Amino acid sequence: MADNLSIDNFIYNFSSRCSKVQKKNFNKNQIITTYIKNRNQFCILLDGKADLVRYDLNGNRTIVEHFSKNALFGEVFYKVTTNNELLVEAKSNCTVLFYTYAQLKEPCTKNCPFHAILEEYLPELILNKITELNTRIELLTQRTTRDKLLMYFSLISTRKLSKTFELPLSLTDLADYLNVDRSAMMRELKLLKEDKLVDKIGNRIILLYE
Amino acid sequence: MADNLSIDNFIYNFSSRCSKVQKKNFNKNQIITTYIKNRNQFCILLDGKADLVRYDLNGNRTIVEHFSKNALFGEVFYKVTTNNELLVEAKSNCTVLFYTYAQLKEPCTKNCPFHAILEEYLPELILNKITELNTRIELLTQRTTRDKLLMYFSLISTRKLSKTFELPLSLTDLADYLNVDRSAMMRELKLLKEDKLVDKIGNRIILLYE
DNA sequence: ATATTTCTGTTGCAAAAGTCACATATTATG
DNA sequence: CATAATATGTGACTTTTGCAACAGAAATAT
Repeated sequence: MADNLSIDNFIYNFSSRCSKVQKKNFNKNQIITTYIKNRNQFCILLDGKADLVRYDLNGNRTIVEHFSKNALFGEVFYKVTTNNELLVEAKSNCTVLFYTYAQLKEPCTKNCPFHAILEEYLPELILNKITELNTRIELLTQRTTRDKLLMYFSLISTRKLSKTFELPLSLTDLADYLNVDRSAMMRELKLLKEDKLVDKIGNRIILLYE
Repeated sequence: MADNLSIDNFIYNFSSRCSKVQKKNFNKNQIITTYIKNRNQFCILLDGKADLVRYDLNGNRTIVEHFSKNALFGEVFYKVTTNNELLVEAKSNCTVLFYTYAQLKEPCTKNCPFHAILEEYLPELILNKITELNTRIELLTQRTTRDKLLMYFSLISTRKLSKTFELPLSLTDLADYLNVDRSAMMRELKLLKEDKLVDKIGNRIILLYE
């Protein structure tokens, strides 16, 4: 999604040429950051996959957002209330750029090439983010588990240009992403198979309709 | 939400000074726009209240987003698929600015004061929008109808700085906004009353906890 | 290579949510 | 002001979803 060909690796390549920037690497499963009230972090995922995850008081886990290359995240985009714990977890090895919103807006040195690149590409990245959030909302506003699954499959299928694909998430994560109980989701998957709408071999999905 | 004091009426006042802009007025309940694939409309709600609404094949209505003063909307922010019909409906008399994304980025005339104002305030408006979308996702990812209601009430309560408030939506609209069945929501409201967590007199809500 | 942890798949049961149908209240409209 | 249209409120019933518990498969760590 966020890895857009026109932006390509510009951001990655130029990021080292800004003095103010903090660049860090993370291993799979490490916590990249937790959202903190009144801080105003602005992060760019230069490489890898990561999830914004919320744990509620009942122990339910929700995958709030999924980030891939060039995704933007941080408290700048989020109204943090104290009730919920929000973590960004690396799903693969990740490289992340840390800014504050202030640092981003102020020109850092007179001719920072990275700030120039950012100024050019940021609007595109931000529009991508908004589009993804709207897609996420559309997914979450599907009324039934079945509809959520079918819409999710359709999104992946469109992205992969194929009616057959490996799920990019584990089934456990998928349930947390669709905001449904895992075993209820498994049951619905079985019903989808029985109704010959979807075939499923392990984590490989085959869409049978149309 | 989007009506931010620092931005105030600048956008409204300066909008008449751009030659490229299209400004239109709408009456309550009129349709402001429908989202169309491959068009790339970019709109600013200068005044009034409006909803982005989706109707699905089963006749379910979902209020996808709620817009108030200075909110941004249009296909620029949305991946439109043909499956769903997306309408922006005026909930009160509205004034709306219509742009395309191209018009917005190209400087219109040499010294258009409106483009200057936009360039200054757009980042703030866009961050507002993202924050609102994230709040919306947090609301939709509440697991139960009760949790959705309590979170929604808490949001309004914080915004109004009061534990007592009139709902800014009809109960019918609230159900469509929370993505739950209206009668099921009414039942849950009654249970919240019985549990003495919330009191409710018509569309006036009184939070009883804390 | 073996142990340990995590993930997948499945079930019976309980709880929550949706459906339908209708009465009443409230708000628009001619 | 009368009437129509829309919104609120409620109850009986059905369906969907969540919960808890467990077994086997797969992945990870030792």
